[in-house]
Amino acid sequence: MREEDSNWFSRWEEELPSPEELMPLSQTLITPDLALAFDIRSPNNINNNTPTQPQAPPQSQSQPSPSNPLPASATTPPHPNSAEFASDSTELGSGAGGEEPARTLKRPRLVWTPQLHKRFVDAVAHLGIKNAVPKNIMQLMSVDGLTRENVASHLQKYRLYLKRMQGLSTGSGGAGGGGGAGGLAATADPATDHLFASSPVPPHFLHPGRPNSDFLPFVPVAALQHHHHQQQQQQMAAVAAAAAHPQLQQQFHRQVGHFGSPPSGQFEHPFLSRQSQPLHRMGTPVHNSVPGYAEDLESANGTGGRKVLTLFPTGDD
DNA sequence: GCACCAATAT
DNA sequence: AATATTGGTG
Repeated sequence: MREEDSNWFSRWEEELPSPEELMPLSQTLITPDLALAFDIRSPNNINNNTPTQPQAPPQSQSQPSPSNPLPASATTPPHPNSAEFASDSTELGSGAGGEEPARTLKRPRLVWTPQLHKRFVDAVAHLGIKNAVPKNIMQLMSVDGLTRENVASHLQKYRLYLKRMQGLSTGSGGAGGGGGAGGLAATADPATDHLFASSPVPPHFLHPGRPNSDFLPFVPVAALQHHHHQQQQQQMAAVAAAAAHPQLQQQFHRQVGHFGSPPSGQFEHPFLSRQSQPLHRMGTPVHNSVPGYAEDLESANGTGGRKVLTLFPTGDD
């Protein structure tokens, strides 16, 4: 199926994720050491949320990145939102006291915040079903620290979600269930898909049977990222979450699922993360409000033995 | 060998 | 339940 790409080129930029919807997010998956360096303190204090707009320490990412060709956008210094992470060495009983683990470290589970997911959806939407494959999505998202596997995993689930939606709304019949209604929010069943319901699903997603406007055979962005460091698997990921909009008041709530880690407060600095696109552009629209999200996530991390550290913005207005 | 996807594991 | 990891395949 070749689509007429005669003019896709001229339109690509229009279709690209540049607009307000995409940018307002600041993507930041920062490395553990960085996070630690910032302020990961005893779990005691984790709740010290600053009442006043917490402007993360301007410690932006100065990385020895050999190549960081990103054209800086003039007006927007990348706000390094404070995102943080936890890392830790799992159980490991044997020995190694904690000091060489750098090599065998596993990254904490990535937490898909509504923001991240939004970015994901937008990327997929702009890529078109055909090209929406993990690698492309990952590149378009330009979220630092995000791996292809992260995206692939999420994509898999997202596809299931879409299928489910299709089945319910198209069949008209009812499916017995419940109520669907569709189309819009009405996530009748709360427990069905928390995250997915948080971002609007582009219409054409639901009926792939009709090639609508899906083109963009290629992904222009991030083509510059070439490195042979594929081993970055050991890096840890962090979750980004804070969108800093001066206009709205936001609160950062940070949760640390810290668990075993060395109480000594020491850490090592394994790798660095790369930077991604310095997007800018503030937006107008903020139509995404999910009531009580933050609290919900709480249960996700927590306890148990998991080590998930996540920080998310309370998107409530 | 890489990337995708579906299945499976944690 | 949400992510990660693995296995089969193009």
